[in-house]
Amino acid sequence: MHQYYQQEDRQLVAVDCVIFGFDKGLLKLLLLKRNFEPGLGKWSLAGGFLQRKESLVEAADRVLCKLTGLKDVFLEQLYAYGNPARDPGERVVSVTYFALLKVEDYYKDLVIENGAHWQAIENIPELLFDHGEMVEKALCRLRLVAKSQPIGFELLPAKFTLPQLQSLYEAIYQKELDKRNFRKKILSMDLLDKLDEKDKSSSKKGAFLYRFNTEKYKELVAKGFYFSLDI
Amino acid sequence: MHQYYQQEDRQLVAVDCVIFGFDKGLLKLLLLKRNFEPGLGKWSLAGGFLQRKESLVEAADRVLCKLTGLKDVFLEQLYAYGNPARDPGERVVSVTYFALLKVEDYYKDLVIENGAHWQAIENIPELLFDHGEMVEKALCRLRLVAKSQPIGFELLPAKFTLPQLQSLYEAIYQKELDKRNFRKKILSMDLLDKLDEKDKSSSKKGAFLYRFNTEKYKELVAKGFYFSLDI
DNA sequence: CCAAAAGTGTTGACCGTACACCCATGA
DNA sequence: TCATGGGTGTACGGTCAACACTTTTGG
Repeated sequence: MHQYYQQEDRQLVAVDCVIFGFDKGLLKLLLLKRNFEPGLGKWSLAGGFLQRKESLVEAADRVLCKLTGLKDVFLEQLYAYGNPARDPGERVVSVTYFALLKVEDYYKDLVIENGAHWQAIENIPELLFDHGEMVEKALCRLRLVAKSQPIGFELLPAKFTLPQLQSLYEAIYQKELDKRNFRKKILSMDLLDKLDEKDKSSSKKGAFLYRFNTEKYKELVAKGFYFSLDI
Repeated sequence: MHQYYQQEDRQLVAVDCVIFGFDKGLLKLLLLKRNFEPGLGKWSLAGGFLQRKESLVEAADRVLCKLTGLKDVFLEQLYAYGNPARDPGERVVSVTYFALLKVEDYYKDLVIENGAHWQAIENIPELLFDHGEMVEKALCRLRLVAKSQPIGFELLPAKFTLPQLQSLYEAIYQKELDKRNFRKKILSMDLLDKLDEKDKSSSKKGAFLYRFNTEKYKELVAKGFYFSLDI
């Protein structure tokens, strides 16, 4: 390969992942204790350096997989941070991705093994470098995306109840929603299949379980359908 | 400064600018003929490499200024492209920015001096590398942003008529809009000051000139006001 | 039998859209 | 005087938000 651009500066490029999970009615963020300098001991996002032969999203996948063992998560690029002083160790350009995970039980162990921790978003500690800013932007994006895509289903188990789904949206928007209006909107999308089972873990009466119909969703998206879950 | 990250790969980082202008009722894109390999002779966006001591947006400002002589333009980060094969010369991560310019006359000369060219967006030629993809994404963003911000004013002279403003929005959305509804929406924002002058360059009757009230706009934004120009 | 959560409809307000005619003036 | 583009108002339909009571059942 020719060296066309020989005289130009080369930089470290990193990816940092803002990973949201939903557990027991709380929206949570995955944080790690940094175990090297600079910034040793601080809470930080899951990050790593871009390698020569991988794309940005591949790097994000690799970092995420290393940390949680998971592949095939909803992963979206957020923003590139390039302030020359943002990392005091060396100039690093960082591209952030955000991901939504179901916080399932086997997961928690995996995450704890890796020294990671799920922190409720109402109560995020001070973070490494500009990671706090990254989280702010990710929350804005999450709210925006949740409006135009039925995104909630990435954060819930395959079968879920409408009250569970509602409390997820309430966690994302940090406000209470009207039960009747919420159901009307969600069901009018016609993307949920009602099952014959009930979940009785949170009430005596029990709530019907639903399943997201991925085929219908793909079909509609292919037709250019645009969702607007104005909540 | 310590070398904390010594063993990591370093990469070329570029910025590419998607620059829109509005001229004679047409939305246009600024393109350059590439004058070096790889890709010599192809139409491309205005781009350059990130230097060690500047931030990403400073690099975009520098590139834009070098090309057009202008500072203080509306400049927003779009997306980072990191496919390892996107530039056949060497692996380059590119961060795109988009900018909106008033295409004023002294500009055209400047742009032509630099070998650049304003091309109507309905008729963009094949572009270098993944620049076509970048332009697609920028158009989507432009439409999105135009909905939530009175962005049009960046693309028009300080004094403009409502028919001019409307034809700009028609160019952005590529569809005709109803005159009465458009006026109603725009004027209901209460951000335009009607002047006593008329512009008679495009009709005998003449159209009243308006000026965008930046102070009112800043005030409203500071109060957290959210515009939704659903057009 | 009662506490606690699930489930269910209607109304009014607002907003977006569709639509047609008069006005001012330079040529 | 007429052709051209500028300017104006109303009525309909759909969507969002507010709101209260009944149902089920385990304890």
